[in-house]
Amino acid sequence: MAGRCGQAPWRLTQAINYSVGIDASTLAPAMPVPTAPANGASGATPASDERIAGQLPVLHERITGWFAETARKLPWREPDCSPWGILVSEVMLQQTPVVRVLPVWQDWLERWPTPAALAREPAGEAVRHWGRLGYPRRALRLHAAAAAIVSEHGGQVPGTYTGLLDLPGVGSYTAAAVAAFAFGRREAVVDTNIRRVHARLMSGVALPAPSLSAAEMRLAAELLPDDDGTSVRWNAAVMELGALVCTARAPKCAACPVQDSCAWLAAGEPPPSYTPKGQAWHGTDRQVRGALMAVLRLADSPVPAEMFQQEPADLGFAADGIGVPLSALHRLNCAPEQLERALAGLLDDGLAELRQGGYRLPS
DNA sequence: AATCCGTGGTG
DNA sequence: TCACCAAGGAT
Repeated sequence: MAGRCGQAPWRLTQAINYSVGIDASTLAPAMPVPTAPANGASGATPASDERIAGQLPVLHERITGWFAETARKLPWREPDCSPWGILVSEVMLQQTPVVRVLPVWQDWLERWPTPAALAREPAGEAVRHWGRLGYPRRALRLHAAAAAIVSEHGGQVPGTYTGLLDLPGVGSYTAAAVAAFAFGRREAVVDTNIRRVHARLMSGVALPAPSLSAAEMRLAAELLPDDDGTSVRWNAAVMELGALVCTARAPKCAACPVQDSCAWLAAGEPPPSYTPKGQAWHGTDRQVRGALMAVLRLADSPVPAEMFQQEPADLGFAADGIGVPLSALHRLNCAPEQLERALAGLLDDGLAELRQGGYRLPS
């Protein structure tokens, strides 16, 4: 029964119940603080270094111990959560905070408890029930992934990294995360939280480089505990540490279980060596797409193109339930060609297919 | 490699 | 207020 693994030793709940007694008296003596790299720009310090290898067991114990005491209770971490539930959570969590995912995940899993259940629905229903999670193409890809799971894997979520990687919307992070968290595999899971923890703790820099490097993947692989079960808990624990303590903006170093080993703290918290590029929004096509999506999600009948261009009050049917998003769209006052471009983009991405006949092309 | 793709909370 | 930011992926 691949879907149920309540007694599986890798499950994170086991880690939470597993008390390691993290009080100071049981810890190894304070580790020597690693020398911060002279050059703060580099990515990964070679972890094959004796100095780092020697303190790995202590890092493992402290961070997994902290996790056992502190981890948030999340439904996709429950021992009876299916691989499908974990896959859905991982896709929803891409670039999206936990608190916003929770209610949508609950709705999805109740509505579509298996890949087959989702696959037999029109793709538009997946997008509609995506709600306002953002990046709605993820819903489309999750629907396509469900179809692939049914047609190519007998309805069971594949349990290997490469099998997962072949699914639409599943990249290197999600494939590793599902292989680890749903199937107990030893994988180097590298997300933005883990990258930031590694950057500070091991490399002594404030932030990881803008794009994931091969050196970072090597470092993550070398930090990974040898034991399967421990490696799964380590991945989850480092991610949680990055989410709750070693945060991007205002890190809570006083609450960090490895503060005395942190290369960045030892170096005096040097500032980032670059300034992150913000994501443009106001006045962009993305903003128009978002406004269009809001209209389409709420419409339960075809939406003529004129509706997008006309004052909702002039249409005479603002009471049909989409008056508010139509007003929001109109308030953007975007150029007609930008509106056309956004519409065309939605069509290219298959995102207008909210429901059969739910959207009509501009003619 | 650099860009694009949504949304809402927050320092 | 406003830019940054969040369990990335695809091209």
